[in-house]
Amino acid sequence: MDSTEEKNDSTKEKNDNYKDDLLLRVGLNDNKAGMEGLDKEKINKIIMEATKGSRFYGNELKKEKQVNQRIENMMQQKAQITSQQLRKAQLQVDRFAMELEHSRDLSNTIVHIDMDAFYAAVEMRDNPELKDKPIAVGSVSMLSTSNYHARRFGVRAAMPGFIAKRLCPQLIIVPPNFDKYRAVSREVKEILADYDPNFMAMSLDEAYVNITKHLEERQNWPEDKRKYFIKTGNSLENDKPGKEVNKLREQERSISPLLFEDSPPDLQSPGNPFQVNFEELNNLQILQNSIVFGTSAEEVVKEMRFRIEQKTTLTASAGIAPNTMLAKVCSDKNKPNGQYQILPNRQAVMDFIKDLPIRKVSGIGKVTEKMLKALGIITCTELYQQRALLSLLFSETSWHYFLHISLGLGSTQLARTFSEISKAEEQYSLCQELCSELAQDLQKEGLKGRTVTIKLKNVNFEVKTRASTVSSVVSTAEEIFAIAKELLRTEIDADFPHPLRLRLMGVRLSGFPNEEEKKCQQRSIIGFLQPGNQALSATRCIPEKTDKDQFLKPLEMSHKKSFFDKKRSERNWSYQDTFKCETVDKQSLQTSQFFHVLKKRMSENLETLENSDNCHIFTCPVCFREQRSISLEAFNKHVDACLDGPSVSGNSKMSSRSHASSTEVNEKENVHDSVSVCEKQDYETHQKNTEITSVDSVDLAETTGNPSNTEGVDALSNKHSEEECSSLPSKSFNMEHCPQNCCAVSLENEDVASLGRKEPLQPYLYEVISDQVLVCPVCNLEQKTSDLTLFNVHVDVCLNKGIIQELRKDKVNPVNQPKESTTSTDNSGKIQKIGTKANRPGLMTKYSASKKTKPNSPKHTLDIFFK
DNA sequence: GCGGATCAC
DNA sequence: TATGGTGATCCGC
Repeated sequence: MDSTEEKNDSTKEKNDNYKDDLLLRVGLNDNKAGMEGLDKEKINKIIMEATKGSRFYGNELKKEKQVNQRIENMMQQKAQITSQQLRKAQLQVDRFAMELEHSRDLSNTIVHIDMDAFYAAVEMRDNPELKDKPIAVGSVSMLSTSNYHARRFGVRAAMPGFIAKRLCPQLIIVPPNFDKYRAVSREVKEILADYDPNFMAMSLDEAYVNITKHLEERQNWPEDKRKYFIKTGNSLENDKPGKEVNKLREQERSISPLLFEDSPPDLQSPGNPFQVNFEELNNLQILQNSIVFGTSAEEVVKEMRFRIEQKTTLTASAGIAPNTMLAKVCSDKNKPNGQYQILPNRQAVMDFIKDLPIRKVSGIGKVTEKMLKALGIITCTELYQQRALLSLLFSETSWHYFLHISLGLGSTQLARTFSEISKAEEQYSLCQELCSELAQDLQKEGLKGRTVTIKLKNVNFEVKTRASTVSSVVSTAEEIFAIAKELLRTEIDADFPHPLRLRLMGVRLSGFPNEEEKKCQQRSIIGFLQPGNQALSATRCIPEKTDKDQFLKPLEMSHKKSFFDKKRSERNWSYQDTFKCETVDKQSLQTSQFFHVLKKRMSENLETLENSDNCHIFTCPVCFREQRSISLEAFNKHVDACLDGPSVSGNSKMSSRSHASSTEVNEKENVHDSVSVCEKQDYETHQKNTEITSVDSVDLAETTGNPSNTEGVDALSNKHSEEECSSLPSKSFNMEHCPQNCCAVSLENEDVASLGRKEPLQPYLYEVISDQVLVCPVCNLEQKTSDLTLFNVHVDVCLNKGIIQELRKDKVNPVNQPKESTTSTDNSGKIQKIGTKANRPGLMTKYSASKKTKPNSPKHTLDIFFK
């Protein structure tokens, strides 16, 4: 609702001290206080007087201190970052940025519709006495929204009513009437559904509409289909409380066709292209009673807004853009009662983004704004310029998110909704369908789990999740459904005799047992040897192409790893899961107990393996030789020997080769293959939203082989091939066909020198990367050559020399501040990824699967959601 | 796993 | 006098 607009307004200014923060928080706006209201100083004063000394104030101060502490930590970490680290990060981030750029999708037309001051507008509409008076909807303790009149006095959403009253004694506070708002909202949604049956309602007054398809069809529509009759003038005034407002009165008025003609888009904004207030229209000399809208996106949205106003007598603002993130920002641009479009070309997007304050972006809140401001970042341009630094200071989720924003990227698809399902039979049936889909995906990923969760969202958008854990793993549709059915039945019974009125259902499986993990852990444990599985990591984000704006699994990477290794792994193993190693490493590497932990970890794994009936063949994670039918003790000894032996130091070579293998394999396709489940959205009957962001048992990402033992790798690879991947072309790596996703180890004799040999990064966006200085991440020496191939060779050679020592020495995690006498990481300098998927439409789609990052707990869930 | 922090409405 | 309620995610513990 309009609280968003108010909040955005309220934070246009950046203030460091609490007082200003508070004033901003409660919604003061420097330029809204006009002659009729109060000036800014007065408003501030009143708010402070009402606030100071209160418990609330004390708590605000406390919270502010915490944030300041976080910022301080962050600045300390920043101070420790070396220029070399920054350069490395730059390369890494830029490569990722390039990939994002390649995946940019401008083919969708997303509209964000936002009703103006919704609750207040409804109240005013239904009670003309309130018109021209300052009103707010809410209570003495909290206001939901206020009308524009009241805003001139500094009265805003999320402000306590008693303070608002002090600001504006004549303020009328209307208690909310949600039933009424819901009814109006439904009317609006009915209109939106005409343009996109799968539109995504974010709340009663906000929705995203993907009009891409509608636009296509519309091109061939005759005028008749784009013609609307105009309701009589003065309807706003004529509508009395309780009066039916939706009757279309056929009075003979018309609109100047010029106002609505298709116009060159670049003629639109930044002014309001649609400043047509229908009240004003009524004053025009209108000769006809109908209006024909054009076929452009702009016209479609004008039509939508026209229809909304005709039907509800309420105005809406809208943003039109190639993705949700941008559309949302756009809808704020010409509010109230306006619209704004970003044309679907890169330049237009970049121009728009250029000076955009990051705070305008959904998902960047007060705290993030403040933290970034401490780094000198206020606009999106600055966000982009500091990308390397951000990647070192923030979690991968966060900096990926930032990068998306600074590139003007966001979701291009909306989560799907289905129309209400109230019949129990249909609900069971849908549930069963979901279970089948889930089972297929599980099979594809080779997963079984013990916890089945259903998620239900009713027509009022209330969400419930109910879970049940069983003693043994399940994976088939029947098994899952048996459990899910009971959960659903409980919910249906609970509401009896009323039906469950659902608009979303989801089924999730989690609690993947250790066998799955261990299998892979066994093979991947050597990944610990890889420089830098710990600490900082980079999430692999599947760029939005079809529906996948969701982050896929984090791919652990380290700033300590060779840039090229990182790149290789990033590119090749985007879909692999190495975090299992990672969490442990955070501790282990920091205490330099590398091998100790490695061994410990292995024995833990092996203990589990011991309990597993089907695991009698051990593959040494160091030499990669299979150890058949030996006792655990013997195997441990073997591993110890391997670890203590000289072979370890060479593992990186294999690493290079391993990474090499699929670098040249069309990685995008691989990624898409692996997430193909995410694309199953087109269902005739129920639109579904299937998302999988995690793949369990995928640990080989950083697996390295013993360089002196290539056949070890080959052996494993072959074994793998035979067992699981026989159908795969030798050089292609298709996750979909490899349940364990460990086929990645099957390496071909790819030319190592061709690794990472992509073109040097192109100058990008606002910043030109001039003369790259290639610094070997291992020896830290600058390499004269600018030839990436030669440089790679150097790095590989370097790695072969003393990777372990380097690994320790070079291990720097700017983010993690060592805590005194503890091995845990201190992430106070990080920020978590902020906002929810639902709330950050710019980047995420809804209900992507979650993944935990604890080594010994279920790490993945596999979700299937229909929305 | 849970709770705190953050964000959005 | 007095500063919401809920849902969602990330992250550290």
